[in-house]
Parts: sequence; structure tokens; C-alpha cells
Amino acid sequence: MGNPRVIYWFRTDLRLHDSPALKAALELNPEAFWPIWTWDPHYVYRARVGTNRWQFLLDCQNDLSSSITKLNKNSKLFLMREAPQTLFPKLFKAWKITHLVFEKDTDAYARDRDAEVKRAAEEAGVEVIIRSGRTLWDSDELAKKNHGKPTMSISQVQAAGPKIGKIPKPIPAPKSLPDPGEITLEFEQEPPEAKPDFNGSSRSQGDRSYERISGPSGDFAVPTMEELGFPAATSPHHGGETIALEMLDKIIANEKYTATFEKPNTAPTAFEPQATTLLSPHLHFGSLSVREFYWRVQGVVDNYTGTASQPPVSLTGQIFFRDMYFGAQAELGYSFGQTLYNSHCRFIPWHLPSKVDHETKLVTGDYHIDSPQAEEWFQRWKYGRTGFPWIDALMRQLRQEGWIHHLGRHAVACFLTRGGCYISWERGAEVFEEWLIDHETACNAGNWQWLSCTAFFAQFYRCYSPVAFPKKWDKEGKFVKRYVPELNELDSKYIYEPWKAPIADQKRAGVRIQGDGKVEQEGIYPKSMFDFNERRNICIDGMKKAYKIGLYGNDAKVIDGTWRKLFEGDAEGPTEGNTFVDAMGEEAGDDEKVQSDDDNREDRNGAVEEDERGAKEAGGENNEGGKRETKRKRGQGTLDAHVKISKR
DNA sequence: GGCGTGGTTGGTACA
DNA sequence: ATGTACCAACCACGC
Repeated sequence: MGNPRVIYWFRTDLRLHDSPALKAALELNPEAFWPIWTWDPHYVYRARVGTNRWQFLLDCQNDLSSSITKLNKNSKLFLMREAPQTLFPKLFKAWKITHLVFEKDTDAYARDRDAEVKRAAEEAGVEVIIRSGRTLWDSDELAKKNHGKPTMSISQVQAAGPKIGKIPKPIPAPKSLPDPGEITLEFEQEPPEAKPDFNGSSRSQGDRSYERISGPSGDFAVPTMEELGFPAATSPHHGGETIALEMLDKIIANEKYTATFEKPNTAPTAFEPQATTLLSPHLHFGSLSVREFYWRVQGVVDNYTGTASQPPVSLTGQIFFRDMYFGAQAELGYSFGQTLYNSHCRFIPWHLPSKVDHETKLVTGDYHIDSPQAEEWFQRWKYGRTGFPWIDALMRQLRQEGWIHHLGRHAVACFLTRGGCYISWERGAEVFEEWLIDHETACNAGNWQWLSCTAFFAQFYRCYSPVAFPKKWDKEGKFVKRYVPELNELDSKYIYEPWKAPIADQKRAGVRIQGDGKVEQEGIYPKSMFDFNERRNICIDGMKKAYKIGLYGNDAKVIDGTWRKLFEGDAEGPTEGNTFVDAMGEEAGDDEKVQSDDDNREDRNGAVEEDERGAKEAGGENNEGGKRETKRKRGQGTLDAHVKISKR
């Protein structure tokens, strides 16, 4: 074998600093070195990616490409527009490749894809080098050290992680890069499977993603939004390693902030500047190394003279949660992203459940509209027209900017699922997947399960109030007024409950609180779509019952649909289900098609109301509960326990 | 195996 | 205004 001819395949690691895989590639001392990105149709068409995240990705690629060129004027990030599975076998031959190097990706789809590429490499006699670099600890190792089980609590991470070893110290960025070899393309492009296009609805012009392997100009350049068919992004947040490292520098320079950060004490209502670091999208795209972040923060903490905060609430603790979700995903695979077939996700008979293909055991991306009322609530939630200004402000910020504070995510997630609409967490996760610039499959699925009390967290009677909770952070309602400007002039005392404002106040503020929020109208803000406290109680009753029944996503009864019998008479269970035979089945027949909110649906009126009478006593059964009541008298919350202990 | 304790980030009533 | 007790009863963990 001659000298190494190496392809470095960038994917989850759009950076030069602290990249174990890049280091391994350069240690081969290559005679030719191609830094490439393959434009995978799976991401282009089958992942939900909104324009803000597209732009962020392009930012990262452009920054990386120019950083590569700074190290070697003959090199850059070469964008190859074809699926890696079909492209690599051709490249291996055409470029006489000896090594393929990339960072390990433990996402379920990525594992399948990489296994296929690896097989092709072996067939072509190409050595594949894979290094873990996306998390503090290798996610497979983490699960292994957690007795081979998915990491489902932060204490498991804190116990299992150190068993692997110390968190690796960051590796400096390379000072030079070898020349790329000649780039020949003496082969045909395999056209992508462009249907279905999950992002079709946001494309405003022709999609030229796959015009040629080397792009429209034939120069392997990073695409533009126009090429991809997208309108301009609206987010103020920008990608790229350069920006990420500058942001980190700024945070680190503020020693007190860095050392005393406590997530639960950061305001979800803060804007310009936000209360948290906003580094999450950079961690997602790898424009910031998670270990770089960890050790820079730890350095400040170690030298801090005051009392530093501790994991899990501290800045480093935030990263432990990320590793926890990656460790759970590493074990559970595809099932971690859905309820069905997920052994660790509780089954709750939510509205709008996912359709599932029982052959592949995967969700299809579509869902059942078991309740027109729930579908209406879902659309109003998604587009920020629930009539609860706190929820609407957050959802509008999310759509516009691609980022909202972690506690804001809690608030909208609780509201959609167990603390309001009783709609499947999977619906919410899909919206976040599309709109978040920091969307990380593992963290998104994990956090939605957390908030919906289907995994990780169980205290379902703790519900975020859309009124009391934001009041605690922002009495004036400045945050709401920024993102729901039609309420700008409204007296702050009504800002979280505008339906309570007297007509005179509404007039003075130039806004009328009326209507059902289905269509946007100048000078109108909708009435709240339900009585929150009423819904909260109904939801808690439903959760109680579902917990008592105790099914999980992989239970036979959940898979074959017989779970239904267990929930008969339940307020938020399948009360509508009498006419809805196969809630989880592959083809339930004549569901409505999922509609965009822009459709004008005139005639939804009488037929819509949901049967909520069944709320009567869903979980409040009999006397058996009474016996146990006398047994357990302690305060139920951590805080209470602390208070009691310290008082004694 | 039963028990006690704790759980990243709640809400409400009342002093 | 701020602090405290309670709400209704979950799971995970450790001994």
C-alpha cells in the first residue's frame, strides 16, 4: 500500500478544535486529504428541518470551509451532493482512497448509514477509522458501564461516566492540513429519492439541492438557501466555529456567571441577552466541542473563590443531561424517538397519536386525528394562537428565532401534553424538530418524554401554569409584549390573562380579546382556548389512571390496540375511541389529513366538542387509596423535604 | 424487600 | 412582600 489517501467525512463535527477523529486522520500523515461533506437525502428530505436550522448549518459549513482554506489554500470543505451510501464506493475507486475517517454518530439512522458505508469500505479495501467525539463520554461505553442499560437518570450518568475514565482534555486545532488529491468525478450521480419531502412546504422556489454532485457552479461550494429552494432565515442566531469560540470566550470571561450558573434560576423571559449561553446549536453541529466547553467551564469553577454551583444545575451539569439522553438513545435506538416499541416510555392514551408501521416498528411521520378538538388545539399551540400569551409568545419566538429558553420549552411542552391539551408528546417533538436550531434527536426525544412524564420524570401533578409561572419571572410581561406585540399596550396586570381585561382596557390598548384564534386578524388577540385549571385537573386524572394501568410502549396491549379496554370510561382516554377503532394501527382508514393552519376550515363547529364529562372520577377510585394515605404523610417535593430536615 | 429519602427548575393558600 | 406548609401520592435509589 502506498501513502495514505484519506477522506475526512465531516458530519456532527463542524470544527477544527478538539476533534479526536480529525486528529486520528492527520496522524496517518496523508499524502492526500479530502475534507468532505455528503449531502445526505435523508437529512435533506426526511428530517424536519426549518429554514433557520438550514441557515445555521450553512453558516457552520462556510466557516469551517474558510478555516480549512486558511490552513491550506488548496483545500476547503468539499460538498458532495449525493447520498453517502452510494457516493463512497465510487469515490473509493476514483480517488484511490486508503482510509475513511469520521466522528462516531450514535443516532439510530446514522448507525445504519455508517454500517452500510463501512461495509462498502471493507469491500473496497479501505480502512475505516471512527472516533468518539460528540459527547463527554462515548455513549455506547456509558450505557455499557450503566450495566448495559439506557441511562435514565442523571445519577446513573454520574456513576457510569467516571467508570469509563476522566473526561478527555480538548485537543488543539491542527496548524496545517495536507493538500487534497485531484478531484475527479468520472461517474454518474445517483439521483436522490426526493419523495416524500418533509420540508417541501417551506421551499418557496425550485429545489436545486442535487443539480450536480459538485453543485450548480461545479466547485463543491457550500449551497445557498436559494439553491435549496428556501426563503431567507429569520433567526438572529448564527452558526460557525469562529462565532462559537468567541461566544465561549465571553462566557468564560464572566467568572461569576460561569461558576455560579444554576439552570433553574435563569429567567426564561430574558431576551437581549438571554439568560443561558445559547451554545446548544453549536454543540449540535459540533461547531463547539462539548469537552472544550466542559473543561473551560471547569477551569473557572476550580479557580473560583466563592461558592460554585454543582451538577446537575451547574453549567457542566447541563452537559451531563445531554450525555444522559445520548446514552439512552444509544441503547434504545429508533424506539427512543417514539412511544410505540419503546420499552422505557410509558403509554398514555394521548390525543393525536403517531401512525406506526408495524413491519418496521417505526412511526410513519403521520398521525391519527382522533379528536378534531385536539387537532385544533394543536394547530393553535403550534402557531402561537392559544390565547395564553405566555405560551403564544414562546411558540412565536421559537418559530421566528429557532431558540427558546429551556424553561420556556418546559412550559409549552407541559401545556401541550399532560398539563393542558393531553396531546401526544410526539406531535410537540416534531414541531421542535422542525423549528429548533439546536434540535438534537436524543435530547429532543428525551426532554419531551421528561416533560410529558413518560420517562425520566414522573411528578405529573406538577404543572406549569401559563399564568403563575411567567409572573414569577416577568411581572411586567415584557417578554410577552415583545413576541405578541398586539398586547403591547395592554395593562401588565392582564398580560398573562388578557381575557380578563375589561372592554375599556382592551379599547385603550387597541386590541380586542375575541374569537377562536383560527385566523390571524389585525387588532384581535384570541380568547384562551380553554379554562386552564379545568384542563389541568382533567389531565392529572388521566395521568393518574394511565400510571396506575402502567403500560409501556413495548407492551403487547399497546401494540395490538387492546390497551383501549383498560381505559374505558376515562376522561381523556379513548372516549372518542368508540368510533376510532385502531388508534395505533397502521391504516386506520378515514382520518382527516393533517392540515396546515392556513387552511380555512369553515365548518368546524357542532361536531367538534369533546366528551369531557367522563372526567367525573377517572382516578379517584374507592378506598384502597385511603388506606395508603395515612401511611405516607411526608411532603412530596424535594424542596419540602429539605425544608423539613433543616428545620429539625 | 421494605422503607426512607431525594428528585435540575410547580402551584396555592396563608401567615 | 417573602417564607412556609401543604397539595396527593409519582419514580428511583440506596441501605
